[in-house]
Parts: sequence; C-alpha cells; structure tokens
Amino acid sequence: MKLYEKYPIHLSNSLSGEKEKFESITPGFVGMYVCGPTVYNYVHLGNARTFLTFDTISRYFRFLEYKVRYVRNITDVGHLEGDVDEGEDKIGKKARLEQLEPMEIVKRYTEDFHSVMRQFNILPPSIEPSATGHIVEQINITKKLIDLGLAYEVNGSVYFDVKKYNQSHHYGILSGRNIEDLMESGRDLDSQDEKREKIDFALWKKASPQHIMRWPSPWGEGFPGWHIECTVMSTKYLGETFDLHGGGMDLKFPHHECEIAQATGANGKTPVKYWIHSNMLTVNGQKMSKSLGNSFLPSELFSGSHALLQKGYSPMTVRFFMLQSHYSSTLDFSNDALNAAEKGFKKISNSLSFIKKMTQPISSLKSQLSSNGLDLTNNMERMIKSCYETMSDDFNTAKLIATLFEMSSTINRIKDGVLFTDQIDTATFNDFKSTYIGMMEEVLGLKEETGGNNDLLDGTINVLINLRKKVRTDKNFALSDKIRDDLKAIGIQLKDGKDGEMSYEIES
RNA sequence: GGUCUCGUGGCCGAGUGGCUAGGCUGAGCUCUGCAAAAGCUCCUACAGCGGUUCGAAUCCGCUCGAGACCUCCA
Repeated sequence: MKLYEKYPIHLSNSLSGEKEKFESITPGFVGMYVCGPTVYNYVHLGNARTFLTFDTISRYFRFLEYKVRYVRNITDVGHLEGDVDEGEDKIGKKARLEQLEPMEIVKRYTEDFHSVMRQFNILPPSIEPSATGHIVEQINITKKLIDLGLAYEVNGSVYFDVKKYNQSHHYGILSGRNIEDLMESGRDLDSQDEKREKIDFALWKKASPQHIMRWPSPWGEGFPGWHIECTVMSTKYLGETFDLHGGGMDLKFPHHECEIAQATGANGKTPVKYWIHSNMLTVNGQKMSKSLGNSFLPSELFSGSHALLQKGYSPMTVRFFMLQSHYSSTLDFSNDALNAAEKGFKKISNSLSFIKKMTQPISSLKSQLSSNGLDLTNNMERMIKSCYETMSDDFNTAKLIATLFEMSSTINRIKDGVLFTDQIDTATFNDFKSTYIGMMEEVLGLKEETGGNNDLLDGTINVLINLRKKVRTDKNFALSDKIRDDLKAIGIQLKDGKDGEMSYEIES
C-alpha cells in the first residue's frame, strides 16, 4: 500500500470552490503546472511565497510516493502592459529602457530568480520551459482557434472571441463571473477598436516597427499574447487534461480564465482537474505588489537592509514563517512576526539535530511496555499520524508545524532524561524519528542552518570546549566563564549539558 | 458600482457545531557553580447584534470594519 492510499489528499479546488478528494488521472502519477515568473524584474517576496507553496505541495506529493512531473514556466515574452493596442510587452519595454538585448534582460532576471529559489531551498521543477522556446506551438494553437471560429484576425493581430466561446462554454467558470457583467463592468479603454468586444484578449499581437521582440507568423511579424504560452506549455508537457494547476490568486482572472477558454476551445475538453490558488503576502494589511511599491526583495530581507526591517532574517526563517500560515490565507509581514518565527524555527531546528543523533540502545516491544511506556508510544503514534493527516488535509503546513512542536517537546524530554527511549516501542521510535526528519526536511524543506560551519571551525571550537571542561572540573569558574563569554561575544553560544557534555551554536 | 474573501487572546496564526491548536511575548518554578538551552505551571480568545440548535467562536441573517479581484501583478 502506497502512502497516498493510506493518507489520501483532500484539497480545496478553486474550480469547484469545494474541498475534494484528490484522485490523479493516472494512478500513482501527478502532473502539475504552475505559472512561473515573468522575468522582467527581480522576484519579490510575494512571488516567492507562491513558488514556496507549490514547492511544498509537490514535495508532499512525492513524499506520499506519487511520481510527480512538475512544470513551471519562465515567461520571457508576450506579457502585455495594459490591454491596449499600443500594448508593449514587458521584456521588450525593459530592454528598451535599459538599452539591452531582450535576452540579456531575460538572462539576468532568470538567474536572479533561480538564485532566490535556491536560497529558499525551493526545488527546481521537472521541466522549466520558456515562452520564447514555444513560439511555433503558440502560432499553431492560434491557427487552430481561428479555424474553429473561436478567434479572429485584425490588422496582423489575433484575438480570442470570448462571446463566441461563451455560446457553448462558460467563460468565467473559474472566477465566478458571467460574460454580461464583464462586458458591462470592464473599463472603457481607448484604442481597442480592433477587438470586437472589450473582453476579447490577444493571442497574437502585431509588432510595431520599433518593437524589438518579433517573430514571423501567418499574420505578419509579431509576438504572442500573454495567456497562450501557459496553455501551450502545459498541454505539451502534461497533456490536454492534467491534474493540477497552480498560481497566485491574482492570476485567477483573467489569466487562468483565459487559459481555460483557450484550451477548452482548442481541445474540446477541460484542461485541468484541480486548481489551486495561493493567497497574497501583505504588508501592513495591503497586498505586496510591484505596482504598489511596497514589495520586498528577498535579498533585502536576508540582509535587513529594507527600511521597514529592524534586522535581517535567514532564508530558512522566512521559509518557516511563511509555512506557519495556510497557503490560502493572506499572510501579513512584520518584524514581530518574523522575530517570533526566528525563535520558533530555532527551537524545532535544534530538536532536528538532536533526533538525528538519537538512537535506541535497547529495543523494546509494545507488548512488553509498562503502562507509562505504552502511553508514550501511543502518543508518539498519534503525532506521526497527525503529521500525515494534517498535510493530506489541504496541505495544512501550519497545523503540521504545531504537531512538530509537540514532537519537538517529546524529543527534548528524551534528551533531558525526563523520558526514556527504552519505554518506547522500537518500531514506533524509528517511525517517529523518520517522520520528524522527513516532515522537516523533505516536506517542509527546512534544513538546519549551520551559519557557515565547517570542519576547521568545528575542530577549533572543540579544542576550546575541551579546555573549558578541564577548567570547570578544576572549579576555575572565572576562566571557564571567560571562555564562554568571549566566544559569545563573537557569536558562538556554548551550552553546558547535564552530563557535562557541551555543545555550541553559531548565532546569526 | 459589480463579484468575492476575511475579522480569533499582548503579537503571529490553525481549527472545529459540544472534547481549551501551536509559536512568540509576559509571570513563576525546576535543573544548572553561574549562564544558555530545556522541562513544568499560569495568562482560556474567537468584531457587534439577532436567529437556528439541547448546545455556536464554528450554521443563517443583518450591522460595522479590513482586504482582494473586476486593469499589469505570484
């Protein structure tokens, strides 16, 4: 029996608006697609939260023994600024402003993106396709939509005919809108004479003479519209219908709505079984966004150089902080919350290093335990189960962390000699250990931060520790305190254990 | 204006129709030569007003407040 059968996942499907049991299209396999960044600028923290969410989700699928194909694209063309005829794509605009080749822009910000992902310990997706690598496919699907009568060409640009599509399908199915309201409430923009209706959206745009990024097409030189690349890349690598599509809440409309319309129109079937939208990161209650100018760069957060921050926080602290809330809730960003997260993370992280070293010298069987031992064993089994059940319930990382704190407390009591390993059933002990480590490192992606630790430093500190042990046995406390205080002054905290053993911790 | 979400203790944040999440902070205690760490104990909340119910913070309605989307955004 696979773990995913033992702990079936239930998730909130934004398409139905309900929590549903997850059943993959092909048993044992999961195909997921997440809208990646448009690489025209540095990724900010809000972006990172989305990728962190889906990183954790894909990690958990794998942890439950699913085989996962995770596709996350790089949008390196075609993102229009304003839905107007003069619409210019973001990469091209930035290139013009910075006087660089578009590919220089793409390269620079893609590398920044990857470096941020690495710092947060966000695993690379299985496939990371780029929009410019799929121009041919985008042209093909556009042709197909024209042939099917769902798109029309005007002056070298091609638009999706939403009204036509809506005759046989529901445009607005994902975001809960109807086309009449959209046609009424949408803002009147100038120069959209080309479009039959203002809700129509571009599949292909004609390039003006000064536009840098351009490709030949049946409709002349131009570039693809924003929504089409995701449809093309998800279909190409995951099929016409796949399990899960994710992205930030702000992409729900119009981006994902348009994806559904294009794919359904072209292939005649619903492209995605489950949609997941992660919520926004807020600063003082307001959405963090580039346009509002309240966004943080990850590097500013790590170094503490942002004006709103008192100090810097490590990538793992930030990762932990974000995982403490549910992905579907907004999460507010503040110094107090970050400080609390830093301490909390340190706590469960310490327990992680303890339990890694922890062994059970004498094995025990459940049937031979005292009643206290049995209670302890049962309690540990409850916590193990809770970890899985909690994550299988819509990826509730916040609740998982609560359980990990509980487990951490058990670990510390064993360490302090309040509880004893010989009172624990051996199978349970091993399961407890591997669950704690697995949930921390593999599922939540939290790794211990060693603070630039290395063998040389470790050896050096151990020399001092041994010296101090000697001095302490001689009751030369003045000197022993000096060793500890001096190390503390340079950021190394010594801790005296009960048994005379000493450990140290490097403070960030 | 339309659509929708949310309002939980000093702070951050889960969650459920009845069985006090968790973390941080604060107070006290224990262990330590002293620290640090850890353990134990205490601080019992769910915007307001109605309704449904044996019972609601959890369901329904209204009021107030905050936010998101409708236009580029993860």
